[in-house]
Order: sequence, then C-alpha cells, then structure tokens
Amino acid sequence: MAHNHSRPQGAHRSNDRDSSSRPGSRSKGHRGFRDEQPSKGRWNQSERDSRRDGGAQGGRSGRSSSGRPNWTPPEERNRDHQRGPSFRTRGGSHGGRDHQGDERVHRGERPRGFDRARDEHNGRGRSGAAPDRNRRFEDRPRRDDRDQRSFGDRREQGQRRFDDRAPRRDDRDQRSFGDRREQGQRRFDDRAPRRDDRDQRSFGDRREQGQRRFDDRPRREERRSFDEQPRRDSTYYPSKDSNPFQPKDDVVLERLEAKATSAEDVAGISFADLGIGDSISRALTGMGAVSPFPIQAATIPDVLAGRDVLGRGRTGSGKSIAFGAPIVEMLLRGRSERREIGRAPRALVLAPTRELAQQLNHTIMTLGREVGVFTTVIVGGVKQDRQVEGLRRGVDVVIGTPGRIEDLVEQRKLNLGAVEIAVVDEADHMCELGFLEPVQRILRRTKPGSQKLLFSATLDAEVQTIVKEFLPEPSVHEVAGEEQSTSTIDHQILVTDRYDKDAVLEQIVRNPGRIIVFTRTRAYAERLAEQFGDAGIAAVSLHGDLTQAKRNRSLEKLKRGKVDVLVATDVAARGIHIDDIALVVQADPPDEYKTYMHRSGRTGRAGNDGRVVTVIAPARRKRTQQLLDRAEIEAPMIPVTPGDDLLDTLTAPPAAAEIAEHEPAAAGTDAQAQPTASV
DNA sequence: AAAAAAT
Repeated sequence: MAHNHSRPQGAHRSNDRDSSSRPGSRSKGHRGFRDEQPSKGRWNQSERDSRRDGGAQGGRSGRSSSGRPNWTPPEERNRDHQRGPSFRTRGGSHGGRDHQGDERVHRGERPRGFDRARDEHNGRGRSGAAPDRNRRFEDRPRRDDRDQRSFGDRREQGQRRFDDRAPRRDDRDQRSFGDRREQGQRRFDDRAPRRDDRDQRSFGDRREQGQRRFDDRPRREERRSFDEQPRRDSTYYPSKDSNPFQPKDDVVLERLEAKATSAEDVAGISFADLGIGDSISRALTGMGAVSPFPIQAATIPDVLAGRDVLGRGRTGSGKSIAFGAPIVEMLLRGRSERREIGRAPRALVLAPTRELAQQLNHTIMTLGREVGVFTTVIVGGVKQDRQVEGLRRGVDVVIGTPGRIEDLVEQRKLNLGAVEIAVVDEADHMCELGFLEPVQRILRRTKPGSQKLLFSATLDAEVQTIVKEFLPEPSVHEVAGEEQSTSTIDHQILVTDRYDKDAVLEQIVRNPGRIIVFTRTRAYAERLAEQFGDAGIAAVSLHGDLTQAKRNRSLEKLKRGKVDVLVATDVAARGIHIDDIALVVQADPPDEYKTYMHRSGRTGRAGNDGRVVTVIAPARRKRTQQLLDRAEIEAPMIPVTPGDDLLDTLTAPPAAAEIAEHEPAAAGTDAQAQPTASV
C-alpha cells in the first residue's frame, strides 16, 4: 500500500516550481515536467488491479499481502526451469557461458544420461591422435553450418548444444574425457581469449594459437604446464580491438566441457535414489523440492562420492540444493558421536554478497536442522560478536562472504582446518579480480585435499585458476537445453534520449507489479529511488553504500510486498531470489553479458513470464547489440519517449494473440523438459 | 563501477 498513495501530480514536488521558472524543464519528459492532463495521475491500487485483470494475469497474486508468497527456496523453484534455456548454447562453439538464464531448465534436448557422467570422470586425457582437432583454421570450411546459423536456425534445428559437435553416438556413454577432447570438445582450460569472433573459431583454431592439447600429456601435467603458457586472464586488456567503451572483461570464455543432464534423464528419480537420506528428503519436500531437478540429480551422487564438482545450471535450476543437500548428508555420515562445543566447521560455502550468503544459509539451515547439522552465517556489515559466539558454540557449516571469513580466520576465531567440503557459489564471479585472491587464501586454509564444489549459472573458464589449484579431477555438470530460445523472458531494448531517461524510468516503474531497477552506480540507485519516491511511487534502494541493516530492510520490504520497486546495483544481480518479479529494468545497460543474464534472471522465475527492459541511449545501440549477441538473446530495439503507451504496459500480460501463438509450443516444451516441474 | 572487513 505504500505505493498506493496517489497524490495529485505536481502537488508535492519542489521542482514544479523549477519547471515553471525554467523553460528547459518544461519539456515533456523532463524529470520535473508535470503534464497538465490530470488523467495521467498515478494508478491507485484498484485502478491497477482492474487494469491488470483486464489483462488476464490476474494480479499480483501470491505476492503481496501474505508477505511470504509461496516461497520456495531461491534457486530451487522448479518452475523456473521450465523456461528454458537459452539459446545460447551456442552450439558449442561459443564459448559460452552462457547461460543465461540462469534459471531455467531446459528443454529436453537430448541429454546425455546422467549416469554417463560418472563414466566420464574416470576418463583421463589420453593420448592419441586427434584427427579433427588438428584442423587448421584455413582448412576448415570457412564457416561450417554452425557458424552461420542464426538464432532462428538454431531453433529449428532443435537447439544445438555444445555436445552436438561431437558425433552423437549411442556409445557416448562410454566416452571419457579424452575421447571428448579428441572430438574437439573444449575443456575449460583450453580457453582462449575469445571475443566476438568466437563463433568463427573452432577448437582447432584455438589449439593452433598455442593452446596445448590435452592429449599431449597426462592431464595433470598438462594442467601444470598450461600455467606456463602465455595466457590471458579475464582481466587482461587486449590492446587491439578494444573499443575504449567496450568492457574488456566481456569476453566469452570457454564453456567448461560438461556432462549435460536433462529433465528426462531424471524422470522418476528421487532424492533417496541419489543417496539423500529420509530426513533430508523430507526437508526438501517441505521446501518444495519434491523430486530432484537435473542439476541436482547430476551433481548429488558425485558430491556424495567425495568428488570435486563443477556445476552449471540456470538460477532457479536448483543449484543451492544441488550442493546444500549433499553437504548436509555428507556431514551427517561422517559425524562423530557428539557435537562438541566449539567444534570446527566441516563445510564452508562462499558467496559474493551478504544477501546471497544469508539466503543460502536459510536453505542449508532448513535442511540441516532436521538432522542436527548446524549452520551459521559469517558476513561483514554486522557485529562479529554473534557470529563468533555461534562459532564458539560449534557449527558444522559456515556460509559467508570472503572478507569477514578471512577476518575471523586471522583473528583465530574461525578455524577452517577441519573443512572437508568447500563450495564456491557464483564461482565465476568469485574468481574475478578482487574476489579471487581472498577466495584462494580461504580455500588454502581448508583441510588439505578437501572436496571442492564450484557452482554458477555462468560457470566458465574464469574459474580455471581455482580449478587448477583445488579441483584435481573434477566432474563437470550442466543442465541440457538451457537455450535462450526457450526462455519465457521477453527482452526489449528501449532507446531513449539521455535527457528523457529519468522520465521514461519513472513511467516504467508506475506499472503494476514488482519491479527491480538495476543501475551501474550506488549514487544513481539512490537518486532514482528518491526520484520515484518523490513521484509517489514507493521504492527502496539496495547497494553497498547502505548499512547492512538497511540493505536487509530494503530486500525484505520488496519480498513482503511493502514496496513494489527496488532500485539496486549489481549487488542484487546474482543469486537473490524474490518471488514474482514482473519486470527487470536496466536503467544502465550492463557492461558484461553475464551481468545481463544474471540481472534478467531475477524475473521469469517459477514458470512465470518475465520481462526485461534495458534503457539505453541511441549511441549505445551497437554496443548493446554486441552484448545481446554474446548472450544469444534476441531483443528488439524500440525508440521511446516519455509518455509512450508502450511504457505503461510493460508488466501487462502478453496480448491474447500472442498467447494463442505461444501456448502450444510452450506446453510441449515444458512437458518434455520438466518432468520434475512438479512442485 | 561494484562487491567484499573493520577500524
């Protein structure tokens, strides 16, 4: 209701005065501009509701009032899965990171059985010639079909996944890593700096560029020597090509070669089948995870087997449970009789933001308490006393952010020496400059030889530094068919003059429904939230300049429906789950396509439609198109000016015609892709 | 530019 105040326009703003005194601000679209027409007043709740009902979707059901709409743990809502994957998958050839979406599950493309997974690990780089992979760039057909495909093509071809590159054979279950490599499959350490030209490169190309081939030597040795190779880090700024405005970081890195598991592979499987005990299974059911999602079915057995695991799945594909449940199970199995006071934690989970750490703690705590496995959050921004007290009493799992964890370790208040399983969530992000070193130092404090798990929706070669040091023989998993084409998220790029931007944004957030607005800077987030508030739209901000208490409060207000608009920096881009976000607005376009994907992933969850609009200036069109290409997202560029009707219907359900057109296809896809969509 | 410790 906060947002319902409807105030007569213009009555409250000090700049009304300004607008009258300064011609410049009278133009339509100016922030201070106040249209005379009374009709453009704010929608009040009933107006919104009626308008929306007319639209079909029926209101923001679920959310508001109750405070806790059908909450399901963040990433675990199934439905998200449904949507699919992105197209991205660039057929393999791209490096993809792809992902995009983090959240969805994918469709059923042909997955490879997840049991094959195990076999795969056992494989070892073997030597032997590799026919195809030796091809040189010049030799290969300039562009094979895959390079030329457009999104549409891809779709028609039934989504190509990276593994399509290899001959699909029935015996694929027997392939070992080595086999795959020979077929030109990429491994994460094969990564080469890839940029927009990635679609044109083949594996062979890469190798010719000095990348070593894995079959030249045993795998471990290969890894070691690879270090000696000149290699670019993500932070390496290539001198050529770079448009000063082009973020150098936004390079598409190699996708990690992984075993893909699809929904159909896991049909009929239960958590118990995967090795999760009854108590934990019941807890999972209680949180809405009735049966395992693909990423869970794929990684849980390996985690329970003590293997190091790399897991990639869209947000909402169930990654937190994919590592949370087996961690609890493992701790339970290896637990000593008594839970000693002050016992050192045996599991550690690292996350990039405090909010995400808290969310993960909520999930793991819920699973753990059923069986007496205790967790605690160790994050900055709050007094350490309570955290230290918790540690003193003894916990089994520590979940937190790097800074405070390291701080407590140095104070000798936290001993990581007994950590047997360490998880790095949003791993690719945690391997970026600024995060990497603390993460490395922390992991080095864990028990030697301890198990390591890396998860992210955009897991890519950026994690190689960590992998090389801490995950000797990892098993790599991903969910099949997470192509962008199957996403239920609608993307639009709104092109507007810079001077009209704030007015456009204000008009956008007047739409009914929960909206998250992303900005590049804290100051802009703050300013926009204030502007919206001045305009009578209840909005809160979330960024690093706020106290942790305020951050928590803002997030809570949005979750509980106290406000419908959250203006945040990228602190909220990853991992955070909030039900029913109708629209994600990018007030500033992201510099990296991965950021685009993570921000977008805040909506379109749980099988709902979602929309993402990115506001850009005309001059940014080209760069934005490049970013979309990297993400393999198709989005129309629409010129807009304040007052355009389009801006008033961004959270409205799709037009009837559109629904009719999409319904059948969507249903088919879902059925196939989501056997687990139960929940 | 943002995030991540606290003082």
